[in-house]
Amino acid sequence: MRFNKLDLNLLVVLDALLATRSVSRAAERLFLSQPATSLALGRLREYFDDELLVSVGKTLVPTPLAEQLVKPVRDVLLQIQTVTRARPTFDPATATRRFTIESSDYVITVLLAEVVRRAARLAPLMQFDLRAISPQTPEHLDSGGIELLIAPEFAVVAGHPAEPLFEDTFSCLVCEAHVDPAFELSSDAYFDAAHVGVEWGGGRRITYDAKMLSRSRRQRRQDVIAPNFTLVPELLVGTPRIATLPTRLARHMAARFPLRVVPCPIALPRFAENLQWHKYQERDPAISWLRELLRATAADLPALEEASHPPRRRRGA
DNA sequence: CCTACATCTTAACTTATGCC
DNA sequence: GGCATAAGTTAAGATGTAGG
Repeated sequence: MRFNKLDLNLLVVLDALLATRSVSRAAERLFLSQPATSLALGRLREYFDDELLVSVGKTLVPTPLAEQLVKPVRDVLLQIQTVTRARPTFDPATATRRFTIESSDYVITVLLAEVVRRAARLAPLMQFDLRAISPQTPEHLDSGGIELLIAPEFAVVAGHPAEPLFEDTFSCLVCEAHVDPAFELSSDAYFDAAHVGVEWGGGRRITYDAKMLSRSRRQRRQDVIAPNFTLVPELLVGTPRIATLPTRLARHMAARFPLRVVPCPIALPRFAENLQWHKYQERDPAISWLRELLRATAADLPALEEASHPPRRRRGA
């Protein structure tokens, strides 16, 4: 089949070649033999009248034209996928799709665990691949490698639709054994204490709350950095350390470990976790259904206000 | 400088498909 | 049915790198 004299199958090969920068690995990905892929590259070279990939030592390096083609080719294939995969009717009860969602483990804990529980009832054959946000997350979304991304404002990927999913505030979490029942955290005590930080976004050495705290001039001493939120309780229990965490997560942990949630003595902004999807998958009924499930689950999250600011002991009230 | 290894290219042959 | 063409496979050759 030809489209303007181009065999469209060659675009699939080109996409794999540009992604892998290797004939052998592209062949593997395409379930073709390596020679067949090499021949396809030959035909692509003839069509574009360009070497596309040139051998530099052991690797293949894309020419400037090939560099220019990477994104448009990927986009075109994604659009084709959307058109061909879309079904006018989407039936969750029989749908067998697998969705890949990237988010922090905080979002998995407070939201996605419940989303997956609900999905198991509504769409028993649906599968979920939950992954951690990483420095490659923008490429993952761009290339269609993931269906959804849930991220705070500063990690939202430009060029794709996004909407706020739920809000949260920051609270502090301390070991119950190290505080008396009337304990209130003062600002001075906060800055004097040792803190547990959470490295956020895979190797970026940025702690989540530090992003929010950056406007404060005072420095905290983070004597432990955890690789994810889930490990924070292990690093708090039995120590005088403090962790500054999203309130919903802090409450979740306080319900499972001997930990207490206390109001944060410094003003940290309220923040939102945002839902993102690929611009070409806007109309994919399965993804629309999943987005709706996420919205509904987020809407059912317990209200923040009442418990986040525990009733102040007002005299005479 | 040679060898081992990985990877790309080429040649020869096979298989599938479309057309008369 | 028979041919032409396209596209795949296997096998062998060519090329480049790393390491002794």
